[in-house]
Amino acid sequence: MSRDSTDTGYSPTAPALPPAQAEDLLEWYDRHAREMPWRTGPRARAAGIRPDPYRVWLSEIMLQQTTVAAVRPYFEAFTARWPDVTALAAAEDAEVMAAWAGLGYYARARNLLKCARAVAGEHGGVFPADHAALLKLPGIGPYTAAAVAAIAFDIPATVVDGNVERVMARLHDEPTPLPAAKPVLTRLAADLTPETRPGDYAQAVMDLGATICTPRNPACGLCPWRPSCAGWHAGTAPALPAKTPKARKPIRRGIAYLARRVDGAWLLETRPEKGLLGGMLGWPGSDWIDAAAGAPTDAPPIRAEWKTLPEEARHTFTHFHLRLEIRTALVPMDRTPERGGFVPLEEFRPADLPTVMRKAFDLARPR
DNA sequence: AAGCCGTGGGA
DNA sequence: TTCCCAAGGCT
Repeated sequence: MSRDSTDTGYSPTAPALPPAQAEDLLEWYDRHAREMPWRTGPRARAAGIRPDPYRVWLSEIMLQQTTVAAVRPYFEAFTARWPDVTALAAAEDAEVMAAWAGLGYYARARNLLKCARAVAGEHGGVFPADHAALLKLPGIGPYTAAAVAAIAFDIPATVVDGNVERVMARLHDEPTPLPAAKPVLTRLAADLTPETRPGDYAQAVMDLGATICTPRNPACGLCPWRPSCAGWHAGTAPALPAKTPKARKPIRRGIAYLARRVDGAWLLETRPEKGLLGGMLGWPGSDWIDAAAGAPTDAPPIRAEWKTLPEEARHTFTHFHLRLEIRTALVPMDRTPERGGFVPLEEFRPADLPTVMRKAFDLARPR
């Protein structure tokens, strides 16, 4: 037993011999591992090919709360433009934020740069092959430290993400709702982690959760762990894990001002580093206030004849729905904005904007 | 230590 | 339409 395993998932006293369950899963993984751009498959790994820690780290940051399909093109673009951690560390902040635009959770991009610069400056451009050292780096928490340690360095660390929580809850028929059940599920996962092939095992558990032990309609008939699954025997598996209900999202309203100068330049501003869409480019606008609290305050960034579009932009964030009124204006060359700055037409790429700002642009763009 | 922080796809 | 969900971390 890994009696002294911690919440970080690192399990220094895992069993010397993998339990039969781990072997069953690895055997399944050898036949069903999915191809991904950042992955060294079980055959290559068995042939001694090691994954590149930079690519493992980059993919794991991108995959936080984000689907494989959404990550794929961003991963390709980042690795083509910045092939190693030293190159990324040397990039401009605005370049990286623009390249991340559309992927969401923009604090990840800010921490990505901080982490790359820490690795370049304090670790000689080499990711530390050490769970505790990884955990200290910006943007690397318990899950990512364990994932990089296991996948990149074959350290027997236990990864616990949403997939693993679901698999463990079903395997052990654990009725406690999340997030309260997290410590219990972490311990159960640590107790299964083998000493051999920890990198393949980590990916195998997550693949199992992503392809077989899915949130809805799990394919129990194809599952290598079905014989030992308490949730399957009890018939409770599809309903697990239990979760405490979430509050409904409130509606907020705001106004965005899209000013186009007669030479085609657009008036934009860089948002503050902290908070919603921190560090990203956006349209100047009002605060976004709860719809029940009244109407947003008119706050045009430049003197102009503003026209309100008939259609508002709608967007849903993690914790609220936004309805954004769009106002547009065409302004002469000699007028100075009170907020933001004009970006010349040839330098402006809508793809550099976070999605809500791009939606506003799509409604306002000249046709 | 709960609340904050995006997005797109599927049911 | 609405809600849920995804390879979480930070404060």
